[in-house]
Amino acid sequence: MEPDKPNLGEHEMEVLRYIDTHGPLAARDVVEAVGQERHLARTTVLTVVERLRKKGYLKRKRNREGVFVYASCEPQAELMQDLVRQFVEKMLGGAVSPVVAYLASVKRLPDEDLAEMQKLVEELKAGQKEEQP
Amino acid sequence: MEPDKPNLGEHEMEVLRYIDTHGPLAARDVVEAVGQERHLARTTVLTVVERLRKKGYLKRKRNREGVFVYASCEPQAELMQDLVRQFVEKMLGGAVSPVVAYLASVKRLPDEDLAEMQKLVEELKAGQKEEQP
DNA sequence: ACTTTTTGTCTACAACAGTCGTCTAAGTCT
DNA sequence: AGACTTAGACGACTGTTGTAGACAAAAAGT
Repeated sequence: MEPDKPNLGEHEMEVLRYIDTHGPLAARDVVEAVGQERHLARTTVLTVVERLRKKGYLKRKRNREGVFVYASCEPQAELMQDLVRQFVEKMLGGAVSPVVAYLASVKRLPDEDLAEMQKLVEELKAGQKEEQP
Repeated sequence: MEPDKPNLGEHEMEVLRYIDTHGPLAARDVVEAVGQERHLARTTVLTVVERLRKKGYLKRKRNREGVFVYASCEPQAELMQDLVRQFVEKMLGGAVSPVVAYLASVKRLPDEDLAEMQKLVEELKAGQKEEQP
C-alpha cells in the first residue's frame, strides 16, 4: 500500500476530478467550468488548484503562451480506488461489509460495474475453493 | 434519501463505532477503551463524545448511580451504509465504479460479503433482463 | 504611452476537527 | 470536617478546508 497522501476535501476533490477527466488545462478553464457551476470566485478555484499542487496531486508546466497548464499526477481510476481504500480504513475501521451493503442498495448499477462484479464474484469463489481442497 | 447529517471526522467515527458495537456505556468506559489505545487525554474523548451527541449521533441518559450512559441513535450497519453513500456522492461525484474496483482489489473478502455479493449480482442480472424483454 | 485585462501569489478569515487544561459540583474516604 | 476522586461543562489553541479580496507582473488593446 502506498503511504497515505494528504487528505482531500470535498471541493478539492471536485476540482481534481475535473482536471483529471478533462485533460491538462489552464487554470482559467477550471475556473470557468467549476467556478461557474458553483458560483465560486476566481481566486477560490485558484487557491484550491494551488493547494492540490502543493499536496502533490497536480503538476503544471507553462505552455507556448507562458500560461500554466495543470494535469493530474495520477490516473483518475487509481486515485479514486485509493480514496475508497483510505475511506474504508479510516471511517469504517476496515470493514468492507457496509460497502457491499451500499452497493446492494444502489438502484440501477451501470452494466460495466455489474459485469465486473460478476467476474469478481466468480474469481473469489474460485479462490475460496482452492483454500479448502 | 435522508438529509445529510453533520459530517464526522475520523476520530469521531472511531468513537461512534466503539459505542455502537459495545452497547450503551458510560463515558469513562469509552475513555478507557479508546483513550488508552490512542494515548488521548480524558477530556479529549469526552469532547468527542459530547460533539457526537450535539450532532445527533448519540443519545444519553442517567443510570442508577446518576452517571450518563451513551448509546448510538442509529444501528451501526445503517449508519455505515449511509456514510458510504455520502462518500460516493461527495468524493467520487456519484461514480460507483471505483467502489467496485476497490472491492476487486481486496484480498480475502469475508465469506458473508462474498455471499451477499453473489446474491446481489444475481438480483441485478434478473432486474436487468426484465428491462429488455 | 496609457488603460484594461489576464494571470498568479499572498494574506486573511470563518468553520470545523483534534487536542487538552481548568474548574466546579458531587461523591467518597479517613 | 477536610482531603481526595469522579463526572461533566467550558473555554482555548491548532491545523485544515472553503472562501475570497488585494496586489503585482505581464499581456493586450487603443
